[in-house]
Amino acid sequence: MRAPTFDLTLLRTLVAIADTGSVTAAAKRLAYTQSTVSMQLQRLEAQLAVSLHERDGRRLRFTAEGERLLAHSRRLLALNDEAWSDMQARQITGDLTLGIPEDYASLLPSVFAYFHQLYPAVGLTVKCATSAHLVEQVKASELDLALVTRQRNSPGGDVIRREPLVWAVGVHQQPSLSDPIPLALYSPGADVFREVAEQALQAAGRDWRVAYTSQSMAGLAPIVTAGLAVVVVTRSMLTPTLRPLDESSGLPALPMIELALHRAPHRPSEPARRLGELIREQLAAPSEAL
Amino acid sequence: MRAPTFDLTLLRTLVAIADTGSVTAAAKRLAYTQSTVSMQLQRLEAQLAVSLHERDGRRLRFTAEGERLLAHSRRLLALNDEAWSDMQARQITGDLTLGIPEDYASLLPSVFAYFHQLYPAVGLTVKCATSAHLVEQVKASELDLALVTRQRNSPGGDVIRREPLVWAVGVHQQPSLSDPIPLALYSPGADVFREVAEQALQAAGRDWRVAYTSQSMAGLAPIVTAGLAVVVVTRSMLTPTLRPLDESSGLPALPMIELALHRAPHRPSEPARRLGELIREQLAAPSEAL
DNA sequence: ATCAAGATAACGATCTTTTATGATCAATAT
DNA sequence: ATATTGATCATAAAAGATCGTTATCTTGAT
Repeated sequence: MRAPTFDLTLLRTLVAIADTGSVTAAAKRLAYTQSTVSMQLQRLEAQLAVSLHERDGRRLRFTAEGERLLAHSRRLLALNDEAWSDMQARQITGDLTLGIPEDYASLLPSVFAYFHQLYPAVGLTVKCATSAHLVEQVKASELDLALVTRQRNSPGGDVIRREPLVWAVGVHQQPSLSDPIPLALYSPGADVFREVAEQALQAAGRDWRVAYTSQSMAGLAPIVTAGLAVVVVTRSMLTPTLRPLDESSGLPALPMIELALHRAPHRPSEPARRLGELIREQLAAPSEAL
Repeated sequence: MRAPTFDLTLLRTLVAIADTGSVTAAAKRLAYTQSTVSMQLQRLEAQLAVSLHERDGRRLRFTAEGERLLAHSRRLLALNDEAWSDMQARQITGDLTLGIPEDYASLLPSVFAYFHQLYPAVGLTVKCATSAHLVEQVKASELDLALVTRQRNSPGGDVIRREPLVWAVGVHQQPSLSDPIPLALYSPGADVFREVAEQALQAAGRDWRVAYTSQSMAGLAPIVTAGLAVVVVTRSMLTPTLRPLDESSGLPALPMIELALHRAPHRPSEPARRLGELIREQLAAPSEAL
């Protein structure tokens, strides 16, 4: 009992007919002639020796068999499209450099893994620097893409996600929050965090002092963990060793920051385009990090 | 970015090439010409703009892309075949009568459910009678199929499954197993069970008496549950209220019985063929009933 | 050198799409 | 109600593309 094979083209028009509700509309959508679609439907019915549709008046209705075939068709076409785009993706080759501030690195490993699975032939390089630095490098085409916290003075780029900033301290610490507030600052977003924090404190009439500074979060970690100062991070950067402080701490609320994706000025290479798409998709939903 | 559709025919030959390891062998298997298969492979490569195979010497090897497409192909074809046979199955209509001994009914509900899912347009009637009776009815074409315990005196039919017979008593009872053994008998297999039991006892030099008889297990259940007698059932017929007795009970071992499927003498209708197949498939594996 | 397998070319048949036309049905006007 | 209009769908005929076959050529292994 050898099973004949479906013509996926015909199944695609079947789905189009179902989606649009009419033969002519389906024809338009598929860039076929009306008569072609009409005959394709007939062909399908002839091959299966089943009537898939019937019309009462002008309305087209699918029979039970039609509905069933429709379901099969959707599954088959989904698998087909997936297979096809996988085969295409594997053909995409090239090299690609992405810039990110060091502390966003923790956000992206799963994206990188997925990207490599989809496009195994693409060589991906990641460079870390401050946001301001990265923006300049992208403009100079030294990077294909850069994912940065949006700079006030360097607009452009697509906003991928907005994220709340939070005050945080070591998880077991109860820092003294009397003025002046001891701040631990680092410069991931080229001091965007710092700017924002100082503005918020000033607006609230609070006093502060910069207790510690470092180029990276890693350098600051011991100080913060020890409870010697509070730090400003995005919510998705919170680690198990960091405890966020809510408004009951008395510290002023902080604004949202924007993650922006910058692209090199020239037309993006195919790999760059794909990674950009992927980052947008994957990062669009606000992460529910602890 | 609209994804083109695969030609499942080409994928089928790709699989055939992979299975057979050569173009000519695949051609033979698919009833194509060698050149056709050769060109189909080329067509596939042209459509994807990928080379799927390479040969070193005479040996044909798939590239990484080829292997990948092969995997996709198998999935797609499996789905295709499933969809196709489902569409065909739904077209099968008719009526169909199956005979079974009453006590096998418990074995088949899942088969009936599955059958109805596969062939919703088939009307299935089930008739219960003793095995001997059923065999005659099938021969007289009053039934399409009969699933019976094989009769010594009426051979024929396909053996679907062998199953052990066991002695059983009420689950909480400790019956007196001194001679004469009190037997509770019913006649599901037209007394095959009785015959077998008495032969086994006689061969073991034991004495017995027929304490209770009934036409059905249901009639016997209270007596057995009460511990007034032992009964002989197949292992798959054991219910939670029945406790099997092993050899430590002192009762002689019982032979296997055979479940046989009889078909009406005329050429079976399509529904009958299908149900027969399904019963064979589903009942082939010995059930691990409690 | 010979044999078997794969590739290629040319031809033919089949299948598919299109253009053109006719039929059917709903809606609006008379 | 009846007729007219507009639109959708079905069908016929013809052009066109595709696919499979036969026949031939190339290539690699024994």
